[in-house]
Amino acid sequence: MTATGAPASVGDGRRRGKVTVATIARLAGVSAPTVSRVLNGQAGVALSTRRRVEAVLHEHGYQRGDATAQAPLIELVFHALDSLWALEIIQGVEEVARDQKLGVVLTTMQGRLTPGAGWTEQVLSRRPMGVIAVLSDLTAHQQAQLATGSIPLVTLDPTGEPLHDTPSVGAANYSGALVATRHLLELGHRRIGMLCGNLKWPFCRARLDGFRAAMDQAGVPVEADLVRVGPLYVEGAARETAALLRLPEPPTALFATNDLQAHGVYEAARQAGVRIPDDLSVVGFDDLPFTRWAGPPMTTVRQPLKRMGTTAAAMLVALAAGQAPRERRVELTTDLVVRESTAPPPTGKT
Amino acid sequence: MTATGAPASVGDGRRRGKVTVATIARLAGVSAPTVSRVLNGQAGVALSTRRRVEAVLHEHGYQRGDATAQAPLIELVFHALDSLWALEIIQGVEEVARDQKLGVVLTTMQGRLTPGAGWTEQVLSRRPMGVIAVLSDLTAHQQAQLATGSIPLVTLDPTGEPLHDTPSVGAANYSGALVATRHLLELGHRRIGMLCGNLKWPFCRARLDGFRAAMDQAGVPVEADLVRVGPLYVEGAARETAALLRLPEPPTALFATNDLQAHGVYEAARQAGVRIPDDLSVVGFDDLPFTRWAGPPMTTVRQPLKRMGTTAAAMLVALAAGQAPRERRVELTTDLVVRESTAPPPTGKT
DNA sequence: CTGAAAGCGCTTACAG
DNA sequence: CTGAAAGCGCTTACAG
Repeated sequence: MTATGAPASVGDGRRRGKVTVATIARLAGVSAPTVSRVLNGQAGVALSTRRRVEAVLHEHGYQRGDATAQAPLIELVFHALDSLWALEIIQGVEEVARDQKLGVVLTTMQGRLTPGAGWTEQVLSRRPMGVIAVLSDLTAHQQAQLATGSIPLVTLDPTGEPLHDTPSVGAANYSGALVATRHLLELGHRRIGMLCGNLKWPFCRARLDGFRAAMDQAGVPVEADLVRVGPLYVEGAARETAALLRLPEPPTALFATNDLQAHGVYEAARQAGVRIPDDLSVVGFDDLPFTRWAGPPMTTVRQPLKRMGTTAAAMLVALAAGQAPRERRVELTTDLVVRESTAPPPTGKT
Repeated sequence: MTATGAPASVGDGRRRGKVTVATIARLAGVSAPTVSRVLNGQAGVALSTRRRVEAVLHEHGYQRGDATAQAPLIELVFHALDSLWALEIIQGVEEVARDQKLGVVLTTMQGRLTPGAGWTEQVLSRRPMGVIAVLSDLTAHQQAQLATGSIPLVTLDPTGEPLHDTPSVGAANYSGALVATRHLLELGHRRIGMLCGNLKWPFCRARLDGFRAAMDQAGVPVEADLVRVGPLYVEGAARETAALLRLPEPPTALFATNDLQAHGVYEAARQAGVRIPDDLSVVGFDDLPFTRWAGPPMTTVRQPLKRMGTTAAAMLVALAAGQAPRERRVELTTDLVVRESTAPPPTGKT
């Protein structure tokens, strides 16, 4: 025991002398075999006893046996693994892991927003140093289970409420969208449309809000018809764009929530014989590598994805070392990268 | 002990009764503490003793203590993590891992061909079910260390010699290249160039050989000037293409070793004012998602990347269960996907 | 449902 | 460099 009188919190406990089954048994007023049963989820323990033991276990951050320290592992959970977007984040996490001699266990949730049933059990049995959840959130129960195992959690672009005190990392989505929209306004565009993602996701919502703010500041009304919500992929965005281009008064510029959607805009424009940027300006978001090689090279908002990965991993390492996070929410800056997909609107169309 | 008289091989041993430190000690004619010292790499064991103990350890596929079984983990090692190519393979591995309730530990080697120093130690201490090495190879020593730990290895697109008996998975590179080249020949092209990757890598070599075979069969000479070797990325390929287009007699078609290189061709063509496919036909290899959205959509050879991942993982699971692999080398078929980047050569240029 | 006792697998500390 | 002995942390099998 140290001299600090601070209340037990996730991440400490592990720092003190070795906590064994015997310790827990003594503190909970039961025998070692009973603690063992609780740990292994075996039947034959009264519910009240089980609860008491679990409480003590949690409070002291018990870690299994000879492997007193956790395994040198970071759990990295992705909503889906379907874009270069994910790859850059992984690279960032890998970089920190390499430095710290940690392994990275990668899990995909196949598009679900929350890890499946067996997941928490697997993670608990691996005893990782911590968990990073990308574009996903754990249920309250899952969070509690991690906390019981003293396993810290960091989210990256969380999808749920800015919930609890879970530390999170993201990019300056609002100001990125604001700058992108201003760029279009400065070129002279007025009929500007936006392709949105799921507005329940904070980062999608922030990008729409940034768009709206720029339009409002410029005194240009946002036309409801020109704002469409759809998945963050190429195909859906192409369909929405095709519909927008068939409007009696089509937009002269589109801002997409990510580069994949912006590619859908390219695709629809090509099929409709609409030239970019002559007839239609397009701005994406992310700055994935292929945007540079698109025809024409895409104007987009750069998100420091790799750095978001290193930042999340570094936060996790700090939490695991028992440090309180400096801030609960870190937002890295975004930059507008102007290439060749944006130009003044066609004359007579402003 | 079972009744089978088969010689011990990687992957068995683990199936029989529990092999403990005591067992090993008895068989090696030493005490348990000595075995323990060897296992933990501690000094103070005579070299000859150490060797003897290691031999017995290896022969019986010793697995640590209470965790008699290995950890439910697949180690997935990548040469680099810089393309959607990697992502699809990861997805395949993840799929099998999910089914088998295994975790996937991902490691990148930052472009090196062989994992760094600490890597084997980390892997050994994690006791994974097996290792998949993608576009990379382990040193002989690393392979021996894995074998000592009874950890099977599968390679995917191996970069070294078709070496040892290490089971490997790949695609039908040779016939894919053959079909792609034939497609260009059938369109009427004669001045066909090829962008190669590092020819020490079997898959790059096979693609060049397939190209050559198709040209030979058609009785069309391969012009040395039109075959260029470079990295498998966009930028270098763009430079090579720019040089090719400046030739007095530029090629009318180019076959690239992968889609990233083919994108480099697009880029160079765009900057030189050369139209695809009117002035120049292009064929890629891989069929990554973005090829569909390129301007124009790219003709390319589809590689079943995800299925390569599932195949490698399934082989590993079988090996870990003590089964001998059905075949040492599995090649999945490739298909030519004809889109809009190929057309007959410009008239007067055949 | 619970614990005292025995047991297991490994490691540590000591003696030679 | 090596082993007999003690010890550690956990689990199993039994008794109540």
